[in-house]
Amino acid sequence: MRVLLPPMKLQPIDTSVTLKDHIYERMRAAILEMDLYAEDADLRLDERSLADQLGVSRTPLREVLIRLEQEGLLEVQPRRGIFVQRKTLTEILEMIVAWAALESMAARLAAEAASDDEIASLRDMAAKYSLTAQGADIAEYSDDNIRFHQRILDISHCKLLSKMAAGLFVHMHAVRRRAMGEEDRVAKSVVDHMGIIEALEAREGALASDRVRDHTMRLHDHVRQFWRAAEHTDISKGEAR
Amino acid sequence: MRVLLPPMKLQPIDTSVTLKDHIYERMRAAILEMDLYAEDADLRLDERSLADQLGVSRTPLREVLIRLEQEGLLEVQPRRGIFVQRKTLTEILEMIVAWAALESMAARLAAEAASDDEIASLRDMAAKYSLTAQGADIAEYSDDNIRFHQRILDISHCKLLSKMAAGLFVHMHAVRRRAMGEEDRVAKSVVDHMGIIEALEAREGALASDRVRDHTMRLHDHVRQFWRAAEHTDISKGEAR
DNA sequence: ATCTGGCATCTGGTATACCAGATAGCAGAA
DNA sequence: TTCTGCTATCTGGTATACCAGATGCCAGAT
Repeated sequence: MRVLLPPMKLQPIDTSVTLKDHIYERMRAAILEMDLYAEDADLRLDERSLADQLGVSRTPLREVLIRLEQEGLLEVQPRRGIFVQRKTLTEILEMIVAWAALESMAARLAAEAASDDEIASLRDMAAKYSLTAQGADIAEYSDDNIRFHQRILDISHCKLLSKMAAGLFVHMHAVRRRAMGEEDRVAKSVVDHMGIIEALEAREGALASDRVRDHTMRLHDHVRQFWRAAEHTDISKGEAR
Repeated sequence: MRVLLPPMKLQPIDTSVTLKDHIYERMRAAILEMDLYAEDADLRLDERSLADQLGVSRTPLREVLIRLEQEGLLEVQPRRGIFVQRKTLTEILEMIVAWAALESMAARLAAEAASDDEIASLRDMAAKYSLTAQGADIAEYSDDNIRFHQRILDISHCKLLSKMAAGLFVHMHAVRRRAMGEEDRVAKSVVDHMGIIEALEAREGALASDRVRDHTMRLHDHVRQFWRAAEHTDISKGEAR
């Protein structure tokens, strides 16, 4: 060994990103863009057409579709078609419950594991709305809101919790866009957030956990009422399967 | 319409089960059979060889492998190989945390939603060990133990919680088989279970939730110590990625 | 004996071809 | 006109061929 430390430093090239990964990103983004839950939404996808549009062959595309099916975004009906999956009200409510479970545990961990800076970052995020609660744009608030909650998951330093919640996020996003309506939820939400932050700052894990759970379960109850009121006892394609 | 109710009744044929599904079952079972975490375990898989053994082509097999990768059982390294994935201690601990999050929420729901019979079924499961705690076979107890916990998830009537936990189960199973050693954990576990059952019977959601979480987090702490003691600060292939 | 560079070969990634079930439209019979 | 059954065709499922990166062996140079 002549040279232990070569003068030139090179970062290894990430060779693990493959065509599939790009396709995945595109597809996921495209699906997020779609206005699911619109009455006239075209939920059917065509493998060959998609492959053409993306400029790839069906094989890698299919593997992506499989993956998206795993994540519950698509439904593949053999020899029938591939469909973007709408969720039933029950499924949506269950997702919110699962989210509550994950995030409340994250809050408990965060109260112990998060740094002061990390907790402070939550306060920064919330500060934006503390004064202008009522005037805030709902769509924008919705985005920031979910970022706030993801941040809690992140500062728990439990990667798995974040990852599992991320799988639910896609649906939550689509649902919120359609369901978030009651003005007064924004104000309540802001108050809840402050309560959560204070519990974390006080390093009260159990309290933070409870508050996060209660907060998310309020969304749960809200959605249950809202969707039911909107004549969507079952928002999916019905008894299709 | 001549006949509204034909005299012959036929159940629709389930045409949705495809080759992939069979392959999936086989592969998953085969991986579960493998003694992961054995020093000399051969973790490498070969697509072509597997396809031969199963008598199918690579394409459907690959889609299954993708799915198993999604579930965290495999790791596909492009142009290198496919490996059964060992988990690092950190990852295992995170899985236990996630499990605790899901199951404690399930217990909370179960306290409200489960029928008396369902809660009684838990007591039946636990009764088997209430008397013979020390004498019980560890492997057998381990299996029954995890069934008990899955049952709690089931009677929450939240399918998603069960499903998400099921994804973690595979690893929990493999880890338990190797880690479950301390005799006295069995006795403690039995006591914990009874406490959980009592809380559910009393319909005390918050209490049941706390007890479930504490119980699982005790496993968490136990595993953390046990694996560390067993010279497995990192049980995976190291800094491989 | 050691190091370097090329090549054979192994492995997963991608493309393409073909198969069979699902559908819908149409032709012919009643 | 209506019903039946055939068929063209569309769609996903499966098989196969080929591509390129990753590896390891080995010959030739030092």
